[in-house]
Amino acid sequence: MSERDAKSDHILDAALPVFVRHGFRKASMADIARAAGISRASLYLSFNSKEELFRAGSIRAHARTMREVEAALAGAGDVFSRIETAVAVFQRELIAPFVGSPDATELFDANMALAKDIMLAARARLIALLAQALSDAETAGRISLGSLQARPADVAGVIVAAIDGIKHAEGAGPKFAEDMQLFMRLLRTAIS
Amino acid sequence: MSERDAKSDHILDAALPVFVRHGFRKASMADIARAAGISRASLYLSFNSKEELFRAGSIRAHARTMREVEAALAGAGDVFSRIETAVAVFQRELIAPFVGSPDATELFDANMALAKDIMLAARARLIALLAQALSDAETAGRISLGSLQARPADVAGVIVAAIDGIKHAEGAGPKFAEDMQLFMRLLRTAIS
DNA sequence: AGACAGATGGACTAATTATGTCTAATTGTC
DNA sequence: GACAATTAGACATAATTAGTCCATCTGTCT
Repeated sequence: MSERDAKSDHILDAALPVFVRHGFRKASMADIARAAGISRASLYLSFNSKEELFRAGSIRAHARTMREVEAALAGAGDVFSRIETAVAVFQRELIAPFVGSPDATELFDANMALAKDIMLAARARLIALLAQALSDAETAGRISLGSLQARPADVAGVIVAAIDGIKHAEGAGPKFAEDMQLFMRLLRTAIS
Repeated sequence: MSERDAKSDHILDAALPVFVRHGFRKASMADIARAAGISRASLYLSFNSKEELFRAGSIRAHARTMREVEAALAGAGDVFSRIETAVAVFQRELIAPFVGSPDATELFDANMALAKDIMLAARARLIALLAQALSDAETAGRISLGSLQARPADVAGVIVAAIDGIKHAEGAGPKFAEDMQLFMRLLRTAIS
């Protein structure tokens, strides 16, 4: 990793909690510089604008989360528990921060405006990873999608859609995990 | 309670978390109005300025906390555990919110500038309440301050000073409770 | 119905704050 | 000393905010 990237990463690591805490608008460049322990002028040496910094932060957050998702899917347990863990990671890192307070909502809007492509790419990637996990499990004979008349990608799409739906219904409350577990039991029962 | 007071209380209950979360400066009147579910114009029907609203909020927070402190001191257990609970309440409600983030520090500064008298009065009240509890316990023969050559008010003053000292040393971390408990054991051993 | 009081959205000004740029000075490194 | 990175600070401009005002609306009381 170059010196420049290390510096940028350090800034983004400091900036992300500030954005999550205050939203995009209320997180000033001065706040972020203070959190990173550098001057405001230095911030502009690494990023040309607040929007560019935010976008880089979104990219970093998504990349880090997707690495964790991959690790979860490569971990131990049957395909259902691995998917459950992966989905929980995705929700905790990339959905929960945008639910609850007015600032969180504002942050979500900012992300839609400035980094929609990043979010959509990560979502597509998640579907692809889940589909691959399901496909592998089917090849290994551990699950059967025949009775559903669905391809792995279709099932993966439904899982991700369910995350959105449950989030929309339950917000960030504790019922999210509950509902998600119910959904996973449903899935397990259907295709085991 | 008058209609006017009920409205004001409702606003303050909504405003306090906003101040705690964002500090004084970053908590806008629009944020507070939104949190209270009223219009910004209505906010100015109850409070003439942001500073007046903040001061009223500080008064309310201190009053509520002192009621809890009194309840703790009137509760069950020996004088040490009651004092320990009372001190914990005071710390959780009136000290912890001002420690940690930069916003919390800014909030503390605002409170010093706009409601220093409220804070000092509450602190004096806490000392008086602790002194009364110690005095009652001594009258009942449960503790003895003779070996310390100190009056109840002196001991109460040291306890409150210890809160400040430990807070200053440990911030808002989990070590605060630990250190406070150690201090209480020390007190218990000395005057039981 | 009509009078009345409180609430609201919107417009408005003045003051404050934020963004982004620039420069001169400072620091640490080769 | 040369060099690159960092910094504080000043700066212009854009965006927010506090506080005020008003026309309008809503619910209540008579």
